[in-house]
Parts: sequence; C-alpha cells; structure tokens
Amino acid sequence: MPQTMTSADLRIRNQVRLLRAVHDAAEPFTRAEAARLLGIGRNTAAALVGELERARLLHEVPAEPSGRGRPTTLLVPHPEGPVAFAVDFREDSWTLASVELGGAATELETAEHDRTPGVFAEIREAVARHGTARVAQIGFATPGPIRDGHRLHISHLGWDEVELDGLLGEGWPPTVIDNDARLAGLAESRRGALRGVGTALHFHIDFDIGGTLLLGGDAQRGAHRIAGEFGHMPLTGSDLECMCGVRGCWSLDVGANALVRRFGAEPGYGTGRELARAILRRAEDGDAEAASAVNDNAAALGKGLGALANALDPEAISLSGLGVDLIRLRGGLIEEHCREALMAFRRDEPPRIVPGTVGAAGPLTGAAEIAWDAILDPVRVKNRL
Amino acid sequence: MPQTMTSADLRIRNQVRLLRAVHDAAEPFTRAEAARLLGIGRNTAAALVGELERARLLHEVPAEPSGRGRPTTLLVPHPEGPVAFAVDFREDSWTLASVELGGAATELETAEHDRTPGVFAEIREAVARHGTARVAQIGFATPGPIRDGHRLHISHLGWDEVELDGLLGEGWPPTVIDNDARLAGLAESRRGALRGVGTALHFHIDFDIGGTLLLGGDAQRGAHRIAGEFGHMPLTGSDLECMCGVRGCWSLDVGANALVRRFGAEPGYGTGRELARAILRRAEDGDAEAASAVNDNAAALGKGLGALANALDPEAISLSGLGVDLIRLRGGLIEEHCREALMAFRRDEPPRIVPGTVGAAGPLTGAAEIAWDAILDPVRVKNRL
DNA sequence: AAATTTATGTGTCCGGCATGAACAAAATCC
DNA sequence: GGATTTTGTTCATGCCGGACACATAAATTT
Repeated sequence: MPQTMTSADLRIRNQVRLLRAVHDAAEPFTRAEAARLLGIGRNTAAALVGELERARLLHEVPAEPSGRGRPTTLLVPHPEGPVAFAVDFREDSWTLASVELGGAATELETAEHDRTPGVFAEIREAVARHGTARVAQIGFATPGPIRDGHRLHISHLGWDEVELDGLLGEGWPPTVIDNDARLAGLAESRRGALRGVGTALHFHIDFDIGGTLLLGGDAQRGAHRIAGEFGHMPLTGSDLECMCGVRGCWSLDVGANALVRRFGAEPGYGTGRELARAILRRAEDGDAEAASAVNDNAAALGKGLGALANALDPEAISLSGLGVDLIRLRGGLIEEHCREALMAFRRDEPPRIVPGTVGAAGPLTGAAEIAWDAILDPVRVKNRL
Repeated sequence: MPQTMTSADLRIRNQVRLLRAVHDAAEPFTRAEAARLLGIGRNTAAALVGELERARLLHEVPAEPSGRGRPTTLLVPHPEGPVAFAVDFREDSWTLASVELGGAATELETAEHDRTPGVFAEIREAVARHGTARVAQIGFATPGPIRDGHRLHISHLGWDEVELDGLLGEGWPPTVIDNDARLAGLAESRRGALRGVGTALHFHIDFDIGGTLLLGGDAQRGAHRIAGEFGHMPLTGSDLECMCGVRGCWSLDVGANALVRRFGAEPGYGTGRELARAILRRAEDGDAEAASAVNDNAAALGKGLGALANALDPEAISLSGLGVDLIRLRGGLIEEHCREALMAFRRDEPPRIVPGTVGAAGPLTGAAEIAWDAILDPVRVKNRL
C-alpha cells in the first residue's frame, strides 16, 4: 500500500499521525508529550499543531501545571472542528449520535421504526434536523451483511439485498456503513477490552453469532465486505436447518436461538430476544431446566471458540450481547469447553475470553470510528489544509 | 504503526519501494517505467537507482530497444548483491536454494535426514559449504507450528516444542522461520494463483490440512505465530479422535488421513502418503471403492471450504498438495459441496477454488519471500546505504 | 538524407520539511 | 532570590522531490 511519497505528503502524514494520536488517546495530552510520542522535535510539533489549529482540527487549551517546568497546553478537539454523526440502525429502532475527535459522543435522538427501508428517510430527516456544517461524515451500523458496502441484506426483516446507494447517497455528508457486529468488534479493539491486542476476535451473540477478526486494530472485511458470519460454520455438529440456507450452523446451538428452541418457542426475532433474557434470569435464579439450557449454550459457545482459536490464534476473544451474560454465568464452562476444543499443544496459552467493555454502545462507537477513519484520511486532511 | 518519519527516511522508503517493485515484478522493467510505477520523477528515479547501484542492490543493463525513443536500461538484481538462502525442511528431507532479488531460485542441495533435530547441524554445514558473503538472510520452512517463532512442534516426528534459538541462532546469517503451509500460501499470494487477490485462503492438504489467511499479500500469523491450523476445526461432523488431542477435526475427513483410513491402513506418516497417492491413481483408473473414497474426500473438503468462506469471505481459495489432485479429479464435487455450505445469499458469488501454481516449491518459495522481506526492511536497506 | 516525433537521461534551481542547537520563557524547588 | 526543570521559539542547515530546460537516441515521416 505504500502510495506515492513526496515531501509534502510527509507533512500530511505527520499531521494525520498527530490527529490519530489525539483521537486514540484515552486522555488528552500536551504538545510536548505529542512530540515525544511521535518522535519529532518540539519545534516540528509546534508547526504541526499550528497548522491544525488554523484548519480547525485541533485546539490548544492551557494545561493544569503539574510539577515544575514551563506550563504547556493540552491538545483537544477544536470546538468548531468536524464531527462525525454515528447511526446505530437496529431491527426495531435507531439511534443518532454526534461524536467528536477523541471519541466523545453525544446522543441526539433515538426512535423506533416500521422495519421498512423507508426508515432511512426518517434518519435523514433527523440528521438534517440536528446537522450543522460541522458534520463531516456519517458512520452507519446496521444488522445484516452489506455486500460490497452498498447492498444490505437483513433476512429476518425481509430485506433482500436492498440497494443503499439511492438511500444514503446524496444530499447529506459522505457516508460509510458496516455491519453492527463488526463495528462492535472494532469498538472493542479501539476503545474497549481488545485495546492494544494485535490479533483478536469479537463475537456479538444474539440470535445469530456475528463477529469479526481484528488485526492490528482493524476489523477485517473480506473480499466482498461480508466477512464475519462465524455463526454459520458447522462447529458443533448440529443437524438442524438454519435460516441462512445451511445445516448445522454454530449459532443454532449458541445464543437466543438455542435458548428459545429449548423451551419450544419458535426462533423468531421479535419477542424471542426477551424470552432468551428471561431464561437467563431463571437460570440465575436456580431453575434447573433453564440452567441446563444455559449450560448447553455455554458449552457450544466454548467449543466453537476453541475451534476458531486453532485456526486464527487470537490473543483474546471478546463477546457482546448475550455473550456478556454467558461469561458472567458460565465463564468457567465456556473456558473448559474451549480448552477441550483446542489442540493439545495450545492449551497452556489459551486465548483470553472476556466480556466487551463498550457494551451496547458497540455498534454506535464502531460506526463513529469508521466515520473518523474516513475524516482522518490523508487526502481528506490535506484538502482541509 | 507509522514509525517516526524524517525526511531522510523518506528517501529510504522510496528506495525500498523501488526494490520491492523490482522484487515483485513478473518481468524486469526499465528505469523510466519504474519512475511511472512509483509516481516519482525520472530524475528522482535516476538518483535512487544510482545509490542502489553503488550499494550493490540493483544493476542496470541496456534494454532491448522496443519501439522508438531513446534506449533505456533494465533494472535487474546486482550480480554482487545480496541473496537469500531458502531451506525447505520436510519430515524426511530438506532442500537448500539460493534466491536472488526478483525471486530467481537456484537449487543448491537436497538430502534426506534422520528425523532428529541434529538435522539442523547438517543444514548449517550445507549452508557453510555453499554460502558466500552475498548470503544476507536465511528463510526456513518447516512442517508443524512454530510458537512465537522459535519453538517448533512436529508431533509426528516426536518433536515437542524444540527450542530453535540454539539451533539456528548464531554463526550464520540472520534467520527467519515459518510454517510450510503458511509459506506455501504466501508463495501463491506473491507469485502464484493468488497474486493480486486481497483476501484469500490457501490450504496445503497432506495428512493434515494446514493453511493461512492471506490479506493484501501477507500471510497472517496470529498472536503466537501459530495461526493456520484450519484442519483442526470440526467442520465435517466427524466423531474420530485426532492426533492433535481434539475430536472431529476436518483433516480427519480430508486428505491422506481419510483416504488411507478408508482402506484400513493406519494413519501413520511414512508410507501412508504414497498409499494415498496410489488411491488417487486407482480412482483415476476407475476403481470403484477408491473413487468413492475420493468422492467423500472432495465432499468434505468442499463443505469445509464453504464454512470457512462464510466466516472469512475470501475472493479465492488455492490448494496445494493433494488438493491439486482433488481439484483435477473432483473439482465439480468440491464446488458443489462448497456451495451447499455457503449461506444462501453468498451463492451467486462463491470463492474461486483453484489449484496453486507454485506447486511443490511453495514452502521454498515462501521461505525465500520472508527472507527477502527481512532483507528489504527499511532499516536494513538504510544500513547498507 | 533531413526533419519530425517520441521517449528518455541530465543538470539546475526552487520550495518544503524535519533536525538540532541555542536561546527565551515560565513555573517549581531550595 | 537563584537554581533547576520543562517547554516554546527562532534560525541555519541538509535533504528530498518537483519542475523546467536541454541533450540524446532511435523510429518515422517527408
């Protein structure tokens, strides 16, 4: 990927490095710290910051004097700088938030919807209502795979390859869109439990298991941008037919599907989610059959994780959705079955299996991340000065 | 991971880009073409080439005049420049080759060995025998996973976490080592059937199925550098116990293991490979039971590939080892079962399943690639001038 | 055979960028 | 109040790549 490299691009490159450092940092840092962090001189840092300040991308505020030495300034997002809008589009509702450099989010609006693609017009109205000239990019999280970034498929809403270009394209800021599970993983990788982990997996457990492979802080998308359907691998030897068109999918044995089916309910998508939560609660309260169902669930989950770890060798695996509850209730069982599925020589260094820390905000946070990735693109920054 | 970037590093960066372009090109190209390719001026290209010529990394030879215009020079490896030694260490033999910039390989020696780690001393002698001052790096391909790059595990040779640091470390050129299946995949990605494919999978089918995920021309290694044991996922619902310590591994149903077991032989590693080849030949000649065994093999292979494609969304999948024969004999069957295992919405764009074109030289070629990757490291090039 | 066209190499100048050293500024510590 | 520490600022320097003009070598045209 090394693009053409002139000495002007070098400056841009350092500008972007600086902006990314500010964006990725957990706490604001000073100009001198920035210089040390990027390995550049204080003079160079001053020049970079000056330009970014003029371009309304960074702002300097006096820092609390801590110890001796000349007082310095903290680097914070510019109050008139660009912001990203993030949309978490779920099956029955959506949320719009504004996210500034560094990741600080402000929720703007949330609403239910009628489960037709008409919801996009509704969201556009909300964006127009809240939008200002500062909105530079929109990041969109949706359930379901999005082939090539513009054809959305949500089987249980009956959306079969909905063309998004017309729905998202013109008349509002540039948009990036991706799958919610993948974005939740990205959020964990950038700002959550997987921070700093080079090779990791994240799974969102709901009815399906969606997930993503995270390498060096980036979520892998695949050739058609529809990677991540880990739930549709036959990892547990099930014989049932799955809605996806295949038999034996892992997600038939893990998550809401399996819990609900155990109690004779249809694996629908509406009330089933609440039923699954109720089963977890009953298991927690000591109900024997519910406990058994949860046990089976955790075992199947662990087995699949072990199998995937054999192939992909992650350092850590984070879970969201029902996975958080499963770890809380049956963490040991998951690890035990994971271990059994691991090749023997791997068992002394199994992957850590941890609950995600970004929580339900995962897709929204991830959507903001890809929006900011787009804003912080070198050519984009260059055009802004 | 953008490292510090001074204006001198910029020159190095472009030097490396130029060297990589020469290394990766299928055919030698001229200096003017290089300038166009890298997006730099002809004068800059001239300066770069001049320095690289003085550093004995590139050499210019007059080019055949092709059409009109002032005749130019071709960029070729310097006759006194560095070379990489590549070692393909197999269970029963090893091969040593010398590979120059651009990938041209010369086999130097091949020999059988006694299946003890003493073989490394033997290989060191061979390297000393053939080595010159030009040898800058050694790339090593071995069967079995190599944890963290220095602990080698080959279960069926009885090598349990053999420490390589003492065996490879000092007294010869710097060494990089990796798993043979992964290196075969890397070779396909750089110089074979997967050239230019952004997201791809490669599998080497022998007794086990080893493989690698290839992203942007790079083979993924995982957190402990032991990724790629795709054969040890339970993708086909087998109930057998595997040598790896897990039940139901995919590779029990695909490859030499499954073929040999069908005919009552032990899944050993010595003569079994030849028996598997014999079964393939018999199937080709019309033997019914052999044909049935091969059918089952191909079906299980396709099923696993489809499952993996659901999760990883590769554009193409290449196979080596027995996989080449299976494609030749039962390509349709593999694709059919792959399709069945694909989620319905993926079936109109299934991954291409192709035989590798690098062939048996895969591990050796891949070993040369990682050796050259090390040689073409920016700091390394910088030190050489 | 001479002129033209096309593609390439060479030389020079210029602006941009990061470095490093020296100095200035602003706080704390003793 | 002076020493120390940390940071900001200024300036000269070196290097890099781009732009331009010009030279060179062949093929094609006239």
